[in-house]
Amino acid sequence: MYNAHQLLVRSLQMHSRLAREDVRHISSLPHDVREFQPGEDFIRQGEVPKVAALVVSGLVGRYHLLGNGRRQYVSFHIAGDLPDVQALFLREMDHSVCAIGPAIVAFVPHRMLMRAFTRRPSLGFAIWRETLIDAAIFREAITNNGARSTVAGMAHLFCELFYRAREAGLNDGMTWDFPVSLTQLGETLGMAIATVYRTLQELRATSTVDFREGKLVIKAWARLAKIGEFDPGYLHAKDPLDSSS
Amino acid sequence: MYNAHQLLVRSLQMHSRLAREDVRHISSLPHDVREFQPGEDFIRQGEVPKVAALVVSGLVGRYHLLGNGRRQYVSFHIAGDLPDVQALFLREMDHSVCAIGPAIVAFVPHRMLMRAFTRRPSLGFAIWRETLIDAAIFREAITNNGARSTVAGMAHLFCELFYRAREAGLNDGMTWDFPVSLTQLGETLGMAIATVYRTLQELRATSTVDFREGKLVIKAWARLAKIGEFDPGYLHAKDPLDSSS
DNA sequence: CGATGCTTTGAGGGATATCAAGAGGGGTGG
DNA sequence: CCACCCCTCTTGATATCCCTCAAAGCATCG
Repeated sequence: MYNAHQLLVRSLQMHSRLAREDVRHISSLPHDVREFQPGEDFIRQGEVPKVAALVVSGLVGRYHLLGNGRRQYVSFHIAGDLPDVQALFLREMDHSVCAIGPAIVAFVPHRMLMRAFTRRPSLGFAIWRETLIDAAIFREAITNNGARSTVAGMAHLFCELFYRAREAGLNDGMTWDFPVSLTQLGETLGMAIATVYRTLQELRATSTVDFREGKLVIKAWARLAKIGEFDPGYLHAKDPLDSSS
Repeated sequence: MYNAHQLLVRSLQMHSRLAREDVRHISSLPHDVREFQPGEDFIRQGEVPKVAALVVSGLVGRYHLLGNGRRQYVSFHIAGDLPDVQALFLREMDHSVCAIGPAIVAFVPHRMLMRAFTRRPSLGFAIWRETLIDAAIFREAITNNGARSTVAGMAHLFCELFYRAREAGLNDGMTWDFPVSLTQLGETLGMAIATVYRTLQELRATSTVDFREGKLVIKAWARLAKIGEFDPGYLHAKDPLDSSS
């Protein structure tokens, strides 16, 4: 699973049909691979990247930094994701990207991607679609932070991430490595840490899910999905997890 | 300003360079124009559109509908915006789109857009960029609902919309038509209506902005931007409003 | 002119932020 | 190898913000 090209192909095939020619172009993309420690930034708000990141393994997060030093995570990304492709077209980063757990990331020059898109429009469309799914994930996060209760919001986040990890084949049965701290969870869901903890307790009490020591364990998927009002449609993937299990 | 083609060209030129050939392709796009009353949906969650909407005039909003009937607006769109282009690549809508005030909307068949993209990749890139700016707007809304105070969140929303309207040349000096109800503002910012009203009063007290009867009046842009921590970088436009005014 | 929907305002209670402090674990340096 | 430190998790107490409920004022519209 450590071949960046294969990873990207598999990830795009989650939602898009790739022609053999597309795959060939992906396979010819040059890239550097680097490793990052938890908490380490690899792109900062305000920078103008010349390369696009592909998560090869581990977990990374995108976040806004506010005036008062407060942090708001806007999304998390797993192997196969492209957490900053938008910089291909937007130049200046409006947010930072950091490793959450230890992470391996491949960097592909923008020039090469653009060239591939021009030659293979269908490849560009696949990555465009990827960015559109990201946008759908953002929309869902708006709703999470605006309209859902703390319990539902947390349940929804757990569902989404578990589902995406499952899709990417990164789960160990019903458990998944999710190395965030409670503080980071709070910075994602807009809760104070004490509230995160109490909400977590409340969720544990439902026996649908457990999260501790960086491990997410799903115990009753269907009920958890119900609590979080999670409907995976917005992820636009082939369903890896039947809602009735 | 009622020519849909010109409108789209101008809107894309806000952030992208279009070749004469791109403009020609836009000008040849067939489209239907329809008018909608406030509150009227024109695309619903779950549908699979075959046409893409272009706002010609008025205001439209995208929103999630929750299980309990609650509504969460995720974004607003003005003349020149494409509030559902993502459906080109995502098939099923994960949200609905409705008119907020009276709105005129042009509909362009997906097929025609796709054909234009294949012939003119640069035109596709321009619209891709548009969707990426949308995503940046979503990210900002996550932060608004998660990390900012009620006052800052409302100020930020006002700044963003006023700024975008200004960009599009839709303002009358320092006032802009923004025909939302307080209820809808609440469904955008994740506040109860009483809180919306009190937050509004608080903002009025700063003499930086007023909003009543569907009109947004900016009285002190720089101070308002400061209250809302508004930095327009994420909109990726040529600056239509100097922050020192 | 009654009905409807939006705005305005008050009162009260509940949820969550804030503050505080202890427990546990892992790493570091003496 | 032990002691200390730091970081995260855990928990309690308190304060405050905001939601909910309620109702009146006002405009629009049939």
